[in-house]
Amino acid sequence: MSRFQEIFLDIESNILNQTYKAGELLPSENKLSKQYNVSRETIRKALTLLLESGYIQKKQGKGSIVLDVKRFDFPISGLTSYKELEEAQHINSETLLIKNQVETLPDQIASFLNIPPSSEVHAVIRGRKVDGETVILDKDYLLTSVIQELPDAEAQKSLYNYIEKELGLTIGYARKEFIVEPATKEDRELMTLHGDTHVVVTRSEVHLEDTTLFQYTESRHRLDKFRFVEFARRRPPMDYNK
Amino acid sequence: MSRFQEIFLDIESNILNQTYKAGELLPSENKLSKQYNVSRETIRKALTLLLESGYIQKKQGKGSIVLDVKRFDFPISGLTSYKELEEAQHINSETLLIKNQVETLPDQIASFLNIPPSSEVHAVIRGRKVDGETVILDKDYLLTSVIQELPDAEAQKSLYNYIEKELGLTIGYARKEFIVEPATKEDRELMTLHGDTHVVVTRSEVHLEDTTLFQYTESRHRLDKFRFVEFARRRPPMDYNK
DNA sequence: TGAGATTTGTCCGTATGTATT
DNA sequence: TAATACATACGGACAAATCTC
Repeated sequence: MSRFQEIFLDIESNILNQTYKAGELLPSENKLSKQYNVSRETIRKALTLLLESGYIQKKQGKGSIVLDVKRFDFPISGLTSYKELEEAQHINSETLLIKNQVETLPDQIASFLNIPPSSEVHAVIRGRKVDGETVILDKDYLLTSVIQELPDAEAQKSLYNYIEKELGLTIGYARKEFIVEPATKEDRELMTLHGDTHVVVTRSEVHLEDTTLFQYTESRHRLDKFRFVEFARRRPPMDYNK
Repeated sequence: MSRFQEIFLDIESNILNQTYKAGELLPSENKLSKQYNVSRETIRKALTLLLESGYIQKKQGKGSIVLDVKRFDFPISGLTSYKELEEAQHINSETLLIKNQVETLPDQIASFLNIPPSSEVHAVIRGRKVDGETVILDKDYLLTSVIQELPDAEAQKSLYNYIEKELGLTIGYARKEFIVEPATKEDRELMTLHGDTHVVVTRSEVHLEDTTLFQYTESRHRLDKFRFVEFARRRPPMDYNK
């Protein structure tokens, strides 16, 4: 791991364990560079990561203020897998593997993704059961051209773990969309909906680091079990007239 | 504006107008640094902004690949105001100013924000009307200690415009939460709900650049009018055991 | 009010390492 | 193997904002 990432993790843990308390200033960049025995530029890269993660706010002429990160739960954004979330939030849940077979990608999704129709995919459907009720339905399509084999045992555990640890592929980025849709017949059959008329649907296309598309995911949440938290920084409004 | 921001905007517009096409490589960092007559570090800062905005993907040893940004609508994330969104997406809508008066902040919200109870705020309620139906209800509380005056005419237009342009304050960051809640009596009275039982609620606390909290916002959307798009990069899973 | 010290923002040039082709 | 391209790191310089005395 690079030096600035190590320093980021070190300062992060010092914020989380309150060595640096909310509202206080971090040591100045010059002090930190002496303390860690690196150049100021290296410190600044570490601080940039802290800034983007919502841990600090920087102010020219003043310093880096530690924000109050404790009051919020762990952020859910940033391409984190369900398995990781489960561990982070100490949720006790059970995964039901409902389907895992090779099919051709439905035309509708192929055209949405802008790839050739009848591409071959692993179609995986899993239910997430909390307190005896199925509250989330995950539907995944993984291109067989990228992922050759997908054993049931791995699908039952964590797709991301299998892809990154077992296959050695690196996930790069995703585009996600959140909308609310009427519940389908399949939703009512596979989930515990208590008569809800709608579900929250998140759709995402996931790419590897080299930009190849390899996965399309649809995650369907019961209304009362959905929550999304975001940290956002203000950017100057874009000029759309150009 | 700083040089790397100018270069970011320039390359951004070249991607949007397809001078640099999706799937192609940008000129190398060395070439760009000669082209713009700046050091490579300055180019790298501009490319970092492009990376974070989802315009490019960088690959060591290869180059910077232009991503296909056209297929998605404009991203809605990143603290953009309704007024700006409206312009960006060419939506024709009307704003109804339903309330704008000075009150004490409700205890419930004060404790959520972790600030003294009975703080004085401007309480603003606005409806967003599209095609004759009120589909969004915005409830804003702005601390009078930061915002002294709030004329009706400004509340009718854009709060952010008034705060940034008129008052010269700089908005820094916000924490946002998205959940689905049962519609309240007020929702049914003020919005056109067609019998919907739920609404999407986004709650956010907005801070100035110097970290002072100044606004709490609750935006209530009719289910079929809510859509949120995010660009996410993979980060290594955090180690929560430390 | 003002001058000086401190701190972050920006930019430059150089060097070395790593990945790709 | 060699050339190319990005990743990381160092140190220096000056500007701009803030704080203190």
